[in-house]
Amino acid sequence: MPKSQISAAARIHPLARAFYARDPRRVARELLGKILTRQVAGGVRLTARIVEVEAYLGKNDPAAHTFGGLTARNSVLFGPPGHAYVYFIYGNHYCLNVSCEPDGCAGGVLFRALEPLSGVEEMARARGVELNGPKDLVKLTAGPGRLCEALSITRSRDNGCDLTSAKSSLWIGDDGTRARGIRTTPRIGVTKAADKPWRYLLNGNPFVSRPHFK
DNA sequence: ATATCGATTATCT
DNA sequence: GATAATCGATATG
Repeated sequence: MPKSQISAAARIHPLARAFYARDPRRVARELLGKILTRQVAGGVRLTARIVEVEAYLGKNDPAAHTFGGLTARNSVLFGPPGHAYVYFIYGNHYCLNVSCEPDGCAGGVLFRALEPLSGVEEMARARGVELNGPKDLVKLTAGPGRLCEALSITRSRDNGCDLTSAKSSLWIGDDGTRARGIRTTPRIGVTKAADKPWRYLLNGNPFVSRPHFK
């Protein structure tokens, strides 16, 4: 195989801001198969493929954190697209979103599950998980709270982070992989607008948080 | 395999 | 003072 193809497949390039300046449902669908990268101290790079996301609309979506308007917590979602919105939930967990739509509009996409690609040992340490076999890998990043813990994502560290720059410690890139078998279901854990099918996942991927949805 | 429940706190009413 | 875009443990079939 030509050398150029090898390096092309390995190279991850950041998604441009324009990618996020659209309807969150479109962004969510197209984020499947992309790569979330966490650069940690010591030059270690943690990477994981996005396999499950949910869209939250900037308008007319009662399940969205922005439904009631601008607050201190949700202000990043009202800002320019491509930035991290991190919130704390249930007294225990952080969840990661990326802001969508143009500046002033408040849509976003929640990251629900990732497939670990590199830095698995670091993720296991952050999660407090002992790795004894391939089956333990799903405990690392299958779930919005879990993936944040695996990548050490917190509100104080990462809220507002620019996810379009490879210079950021957290950013999103494309390695050329084409997502296949996209499925939609209602969103998990929401009590309002529970009928809207705005959860997107890679059908059959073992790292999805809830593969068997009723 | 599915159901239920407790933990724990930032945020908003 | 109530709620929440969750997780892990426990119970039961």
